[in-house]
Parts: sequence; structure tokens; C-alpha cells
Amino acid sequence: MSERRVTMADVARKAGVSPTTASFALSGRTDMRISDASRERVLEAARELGYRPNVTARSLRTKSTQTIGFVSDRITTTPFAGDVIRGAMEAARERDHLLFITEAGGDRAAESSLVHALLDRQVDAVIYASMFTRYVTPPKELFGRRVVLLNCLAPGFDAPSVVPDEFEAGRDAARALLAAGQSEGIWAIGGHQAVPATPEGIIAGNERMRGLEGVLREGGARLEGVVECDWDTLDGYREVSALLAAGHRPRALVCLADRVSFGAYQALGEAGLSVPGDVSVISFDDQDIASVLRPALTTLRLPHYQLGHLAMELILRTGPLEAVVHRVPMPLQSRASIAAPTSG
Amino acid sequence: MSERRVTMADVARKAGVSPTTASFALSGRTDMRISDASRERVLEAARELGYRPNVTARSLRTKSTQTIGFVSDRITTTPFAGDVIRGAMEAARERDHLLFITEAGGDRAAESSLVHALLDRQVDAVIYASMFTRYVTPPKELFGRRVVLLNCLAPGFDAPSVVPDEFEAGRDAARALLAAGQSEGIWAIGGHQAVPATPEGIIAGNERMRGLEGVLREGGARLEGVVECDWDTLDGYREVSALLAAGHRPRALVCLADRVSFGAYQALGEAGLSVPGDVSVISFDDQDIASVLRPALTTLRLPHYQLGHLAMELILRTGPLEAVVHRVPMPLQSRASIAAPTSG
DNA sequence: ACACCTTGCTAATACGATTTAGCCGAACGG
DNA sequence: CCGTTCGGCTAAATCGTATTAGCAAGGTGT
Repeated sequence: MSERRVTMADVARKAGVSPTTASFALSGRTDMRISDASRERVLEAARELGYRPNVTARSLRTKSTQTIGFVSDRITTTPFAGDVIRGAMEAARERDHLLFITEAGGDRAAESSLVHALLDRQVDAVIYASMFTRYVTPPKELFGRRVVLLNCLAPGFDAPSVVPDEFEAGRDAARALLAAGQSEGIWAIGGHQAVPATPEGIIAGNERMRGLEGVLREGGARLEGVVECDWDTLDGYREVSALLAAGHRPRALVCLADRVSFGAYQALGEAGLSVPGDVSVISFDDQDIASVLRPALTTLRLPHYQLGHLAMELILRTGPLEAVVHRVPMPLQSRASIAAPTSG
Repeated sequence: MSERRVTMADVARKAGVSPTTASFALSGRTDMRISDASRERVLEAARELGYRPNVTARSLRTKSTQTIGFVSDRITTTPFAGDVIRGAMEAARERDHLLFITEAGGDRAAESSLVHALLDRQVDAVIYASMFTRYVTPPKELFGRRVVLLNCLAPGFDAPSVVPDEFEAGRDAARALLAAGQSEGIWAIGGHQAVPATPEGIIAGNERMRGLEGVLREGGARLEGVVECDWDTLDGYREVSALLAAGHRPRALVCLADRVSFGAYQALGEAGLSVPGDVSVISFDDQDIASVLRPALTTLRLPHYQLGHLAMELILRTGPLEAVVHRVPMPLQSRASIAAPTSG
């Protein structure tokens, strides 16, 4: 890319020393003795010439490119968005690293070839990310490499995982409801089964439900019912409408995803029920719409940024990686959709 | 990263030829004569050993890293999202290139240091992107480099720009309204002025308005009024409420951004007006919520993916880059928010 | 006076590729 | 029979940096 860069040889020449001396002076290493005078002259020359080391050339010897690869199935979809990348990027920047971003779109062959492309460029490590929490089997090219799994689990694959703490989030949802005085007429919308149309239910759904039911039980309360539905707006709308049509009068809805809440709002509105006056609603994810809805939705936020940040931090930590599962808290976003039950 | 990679020397040894021969055989160059037999043996050896060239080592000589840098102010915000990156990434992948993604968060110093980090890694070119269409002055480190400006314009900076065709989108909005029979009581919500709170209005707003008014005029129609407001949901809600409270009865609303439409929907709903029965609504951007709203919003889509894709295509085209402005069409997403005017 | 350290530096090599220059033998033309 | 060409290969240099090995000068201890 255009005019020749200043090399270390240029700096050495200008400072009147050998490249070896220049190298040691610039890297600031003390195990080789360089006089203060020489060191000063080298640094001065480097400054004047605007010298910047060529990282790729350096990596030939040092084996470190200060570069990390990021492989994901899909980064563009709503639930698992750019915040993950941003978190990883900023953690990388704090340590002068740069991030290659790739996306395989769920195609195994593409995934392999992207991993190769990364390894060909000598990345120091790879973040293998999924857009919703699930079990994965990373491509064989990654075996034995420095890898962190982001938002996914791979039993038998020797690498740490970073995932949201869905279980604790379920517990917090229950606590929020109990704290508001809600203990009866609580329905869960979204269910805990593996729903083919929305595979994030497999892990997230089960954990959230487990946490939720546990705390309700401890608090002497229980779910009045569980409605299975796909984790999308349309199905949320349909299932809550059906629930109301069947004559049920819930006091609180725990929607397993914000998209479901959005559908629930519509169904409740059409039935003339107000949120949170007649029905409290709490859900999970904190997508963008959650804060824009009227009333604003109380929800447990998927900590996208923190997930990305922690994954990168782990990678940049020196020493070997331990195959541990790191659970990142899902903070409660307290907004306007929860209230005390009306005495009616 | 772990076990030693197979090098070209290994391949040459196994094939019983010199590294030189191996290099020529593998690169498939014909200007050096290699017998078919030798070539075959080299390729076979490479296959058996699973040889992959070390791109960073190669780049030392060739000066090409097959690597592009992406610098943006912010990629995570809603309006200008991951689709841009995806477009750029896929275009890169088609040509075996990889993308460094960076984000400066609007900080000039951070921007400079990120550009340095990219150049230190010998990127072949840089995409300089803005999250909304505006005038920029790229950091001086990029002068004289191979650069494409994405979603921004920099007069005096010798590089091509890729931007959405806002003007033509304005014209298409007017055409859609006229085609539905709407020619009276048309209000523009959002205005064409530079609104400090929402700087995307500076270019996008003006162009959209210019196109809109032009076609209306050609069609013998005109705007009944223009309401200035910030490009967000809250202000859209307020201004449309105020408009209705002042006794106006618009037949069609052209909202300059989807977020404004969302607020307009709320205001119209509260006033007992239905979309599109009483009032047609069309807007710009096609954010995620546009298709989820009831009725689904007709809008002109910001072609994020295409912008990213074209920018990368330009970069990977051989030959020098011409400082031309490329305008990418904003396709009309025809949904349910436009209808013929009621005779009332 | 001699061996021995210490200080402060440089020469040379390595990293993994590409590329230039050149070598050897066979064929070919006159 | 000699000079030239051509096919098929290799040696060596190069890219920009890091690192190992070693060298010369001066001081120190005995």
C-alpha cells in the first residue's frame, strides 16, 4: 500500500547503530546491555522517522501476530448482535490486539475454510461463537488450538465456555415477581421444551424455567400454568390470546423471550387488559424493542457486551486455558411492566 | 499456536525438489518451466502433508496480506448494523480475503491508533465507514492509501464513496403514495433540516425531502405541511399528537425515519385513527420493527448489506480507485401501511 | 603481567515464503 | 564440431524483524 514504510534498518542507520542495537533499544529489553546514550539516539531516530514496527514481519520470528480470529454462525441476527463483537473488540484493543471477524452462516464447509483462512494468517487464538446458547462441535481444525467458546458448550472439546447465567436469571425473574407481591396466577409463556422453530429454547428455556420454578417454590408460590410456544411475536400473540379466550385470567406473565412479550402485549391489549395494572409482564433478553414498548418492558438482559469482553479477556490472559464454564450474570432491567396485583 | 505447521520446505523435501520448484509448482505459475512430473509430485506431497501456505510470511515478499481493514465510528447501533459488515465480509470471502473489524466510537485519537494498528499489520486496503450518511475527514494516516468510504463523503479526499440513494428513495416514496391515489393531505414528519439530535437528517433528510417534493410536484400534488422533529420514537409521537391536536387531519404521513413512524402509529392510535384506513404511512430505513408493527410498515430500505458488499467489491477490483460516488438503490418494502384514501 | 569480568556493541542466522540469476545437459542449426 | 537455444531445475538473495553467539575495549583482582 503506497510509499515504502520506514524499517528498523532505517532507524538503525540514522541512529548510527546496528539493527541489533536498534531492535533491543526499541523493544526496551534489559537483558542486553545498551547504553543510555544509544538507546536515546535510537528512540529519537524512530520518533523522527515515524517508525512503526511491521507486525507481520515480526510475527515470523515471534510466532505472535497480536491477532485473534472470531468465527460465528451468524452475527447479524437480532438476539446475538454486534455488542458481542464490540465487547470482544474493546477487550482486544486494551491489549493491542486486532480481531478478524468471520461468519459461516451455519455452513460446515464454509466454517472450515474460514478457520483455515484464519490459521493461514497465524492468528494467536480463536473465539468460536454461536448466536444462541447451544451445544456445538467445533471444526476439527480447531482441535488443540487456543480457543474460547462463546455462548456455546462443547462437551469433550478442551476449551473454556462463556455463557449467560440463564439459571440465575430465571431465579431473578421469580424474585422480581415475588418482590412485587405477585404469587398467584403466574403463567410462563414460551415453555421449557426444545422447540424446533426456536432452538435457543433448548438450553436457555430449560435453565430459565428451572431457576424460575425453584425460587417460586422456595417462596411458597408456584406457576399456575405453562404455555408452550415458539419464541416469536406471532406465536406469543396467538398463545396468549388462546389462553385468555379459554377463560384464564393471569395476574403475571413470565415470557421466555422479549419477542413473546411483544406478542403478549398485543393480545392483552386486544382483550382490554392493561399492563401492569391487570397483568404484570417480565421476560428475558432485553432486545431493543423492550425499552420502546409502552409500558417499557421489565426484562433480564442478555449480557452480550460482557460475554464478548470476557471471552477475549480469557484468551489474552497468559497461560493455558482451562476448560471451565464461565457464567455471566443477566442483569434485571427494571422498567414499567411489573406492579403489585390488584385486589380484584 | 501449537504444533509446528508444515512448511513449503517440508513439501519440497518430500517431493524431492528444491523449495524454488515447490514454490512455482504450488503457485501454478507458468513463466518458470516445471515438468508435469515434478509439479504432480509437489502437489501430491502438499496434499499428503496438508500443507497450507503461511500468508503472513508470504506477504513479507509480496506485500499483499489478503487482508482488509474496516474502521467505523460505531457498528453496533441499530440504524447501521451488522449487515454492512456481513456484506463486506461475504464480498471479501468470495476473493479469499479476511476482514479486520475496528470501531473507534467517534474518538479521533482512538481512530488514529486503530488505523495504525491496521497498517502495522499490512492491510491491503481500508474501508472507512460511518454509521449514518455524513461528511467526514478521514485520519491523515489514510491519505495516499487504498481506501473506500462507506456511507460517508469526504470532499477533497481522493477515494470512492458508497452511499444509499436517498434522493431516489424520496422519489419512490412519492411515487408509492401517488400510485395509491394519495395526492392531498400529505404531511412530512421529520423535516429536512439538520437536526442536532439526529445528525443523519443532514444528508439523508435533505435528499429524501428533495426527491419526495420533486415527484409530488411533477404529479400535480404537493405536501400539505412539513413537521420538524427529531428522528426518534418519542419526538415522532409528540409531534404527530400535536399535529392532530391542532385540528389537522392528514391523509398520509411520510415519516423520514422508521423510528418516527413508530411514534406516529402510537399517536394515531390514541386519536382513534387507523392505519391505513384513515391515514397512510410510509417511511425510510426498514429497521427490524418495521415488519413487526401492526399494520406492517411500508418503507424504503437502507441497503446495508449491499453497501458493504459494493465497498468491498470496489476495493478488490484491480487497478486504482476512482473518486466517484456510488449510489445504491433503496428498495421499496411494500407492506400494509398504505391504502387508497377514503372518500370521507 | 596475566587471567577474568563487565560493558556495549555487531555479525550472522532464523522465520517461511517469493523471485532473480544462473547452471547443466540435451537438442539443434550451420 | 562448435555455438546457440531451450527445457528443467537450484542456489542465493530478499522481505523486516528477533535472537543467539561472539568480539573488542577497558577495568579488576592477584
